Amino acid sequence: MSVSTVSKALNDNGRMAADTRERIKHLAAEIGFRPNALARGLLSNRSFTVGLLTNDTYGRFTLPVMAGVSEALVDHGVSVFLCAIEDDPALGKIHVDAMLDKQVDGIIATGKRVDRSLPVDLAGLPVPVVYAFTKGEPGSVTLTSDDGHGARLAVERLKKMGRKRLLHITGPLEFTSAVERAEAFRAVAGGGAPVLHGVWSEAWGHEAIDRIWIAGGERPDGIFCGNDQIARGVVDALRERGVRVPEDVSVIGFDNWEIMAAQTRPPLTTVDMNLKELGREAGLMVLALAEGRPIEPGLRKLPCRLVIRDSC
Amino acid sequence: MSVSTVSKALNDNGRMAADTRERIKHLAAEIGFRPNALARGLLSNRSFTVGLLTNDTYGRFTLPVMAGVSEALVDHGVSVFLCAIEDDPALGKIHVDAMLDKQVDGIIATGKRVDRSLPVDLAGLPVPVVYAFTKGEPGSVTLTSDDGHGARLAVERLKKMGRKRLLHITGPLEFTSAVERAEAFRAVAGGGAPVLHGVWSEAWGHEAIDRIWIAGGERPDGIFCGNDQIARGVVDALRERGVRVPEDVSVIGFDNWEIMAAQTRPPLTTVDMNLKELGREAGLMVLALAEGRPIEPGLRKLPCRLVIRDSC
DNA sequence: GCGCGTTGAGAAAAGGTTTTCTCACTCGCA
DNA sequence: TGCGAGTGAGAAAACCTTTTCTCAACGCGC
Repeated sequence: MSVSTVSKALNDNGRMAADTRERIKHLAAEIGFRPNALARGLLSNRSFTVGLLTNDTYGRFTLPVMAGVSEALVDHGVSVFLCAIEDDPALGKIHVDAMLDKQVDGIIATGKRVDRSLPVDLAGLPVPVVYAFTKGEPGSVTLTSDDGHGARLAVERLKKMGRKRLLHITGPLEFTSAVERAEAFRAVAGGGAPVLHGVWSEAWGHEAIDRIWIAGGERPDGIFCGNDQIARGVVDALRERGVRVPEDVSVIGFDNWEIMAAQTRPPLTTVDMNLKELGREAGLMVLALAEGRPIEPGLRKLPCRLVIRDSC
Repeated sequence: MSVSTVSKALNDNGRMAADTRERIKHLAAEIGFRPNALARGLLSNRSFTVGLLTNDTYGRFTLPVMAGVSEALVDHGVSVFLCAIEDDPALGKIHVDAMLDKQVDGIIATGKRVDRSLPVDLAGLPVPVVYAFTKGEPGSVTLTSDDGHGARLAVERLKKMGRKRLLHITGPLEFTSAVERAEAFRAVAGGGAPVLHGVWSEAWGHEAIDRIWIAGGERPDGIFCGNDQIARGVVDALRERGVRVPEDVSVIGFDNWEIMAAQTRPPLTTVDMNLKELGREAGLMVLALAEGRPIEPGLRKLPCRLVIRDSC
């Protein structure tokens, strides 16, 4: 029984008697034969491996993205190298070099904010690169969540609940996502609707509410928050002031960060960016590129989804 | 210039004229030559790759462990496959098979609780396995945090702050970590010190405080919580009742889950399980095993660390 | 001057798989 | 019976490195 015959049998390749093929397959299964992926990759120039590069070590963004990538690729026999590079260019280079040495079929770059690049240059690499939830090179394949869409979903929901005096409390102006969400908020809520920019923290949500209630002007009855942490601060501050959520004021957050949104009292209605889906798409795209199938370059924005809980 | 000469030059192997070696190295650097790790692995039977298996997709435990593993191994040129298998045995088998096909040098299993195994059998694999923060087979190499030690650190701190009436609010009795922490709590605080078991949530922390304050018996002045979520619920409930933290009551949490502990008002003093360090150790151990260096099997418990913030 | 020892470089094999090519055998048809 | 077509199986090359072995040349000492 020659090596080549076995190989052909197992891969349904070449001409051979059906029973020989069956016999070989049966025997192979019996002794638990597993082809060596290294040898296979050496020949085919495919390692069935992709690298996932992130600077969001502890973040809640990368994790769902990773899960999606892994889920999409496992069906194609592709495994994922995870490389957390913090914000260290040297570490980034080391990891990219290691991935190239290991002949990854492609690289997916992801991060913690969509308007910053990773601290490592991925242009001109000999393998395809897809950017997911991080800033890509011009002319690259990039996937992002559609922040404007998410914000519109939220504001439309507030209006549908009959809320008239809408307010947006969000993060710093340096963040593109804050700006895009705020623009969509104004577009739907009306140009005069107030927007408060601060930091992405619970404390800021608290402070914003304190400020408004102390100022004593017109008080909002519908608040759209830039993320779930701010929303939590808002909800807590309202409760402490005796304002009922959602009876007196409806609140909607952003991120659907489960552990935060579900533990808030009441649980938060919030916008989910579908990051897992984003990861899945990114995985399929890098796979397509690796297999030589063309992917139109450019920025793709994936729609968001409103998760209804009790705060609105 | 033959292939073998180049190989020897680049690996500082074999006999050759020093200037030839230098010239080759220089040239190689110039054209950016990088040896193919697949071919190298085929020959050496080392892929410089390890698999990290986890069922804690979204968890805060796996992430620091991963970071530690990756950090320890990158120095040795080893990359990490991350495989999130949820609790699906079929998915687990697929990922393990994929890792074996890719000739990983070893596997690290990790998870979300130390007293449950992954839904996949890793015994009898042809590669070394290290268990980190998950239950290992008998006779395996297993690393865990020392819950008892962490609890002692916390209680000793409470006592040092002059607290006399200590209380422990923690998770369900089915969790070994809850039991071990409770035992250590009783050992240091005194056998009669009360322990309340509930679930691992903010709501439970809240409820426990409500219950005690309503009951109207002796009230605690030092509370050690089983995790940071419970601690947060406790701190919030105390504040809502007008009890000052840390002036009237000191509170200590467990996990040092940054985003939760730091955002609590006041920020939580809490026990850190040093999971990153645990991951680093696991990485070095699996590497040692892969290289044939022996590692004494058995359960190793790594010490915890108290992170002082404002709540105590 | 010759031989031996040393030094430097290249040839060859090995690692496991896939693919193409070749060859032998069989069967059918003339 | 002989020839051609078709079928099945194996041989060989290729992928890229590393390592061991071989061989040639040179220098030094006797």
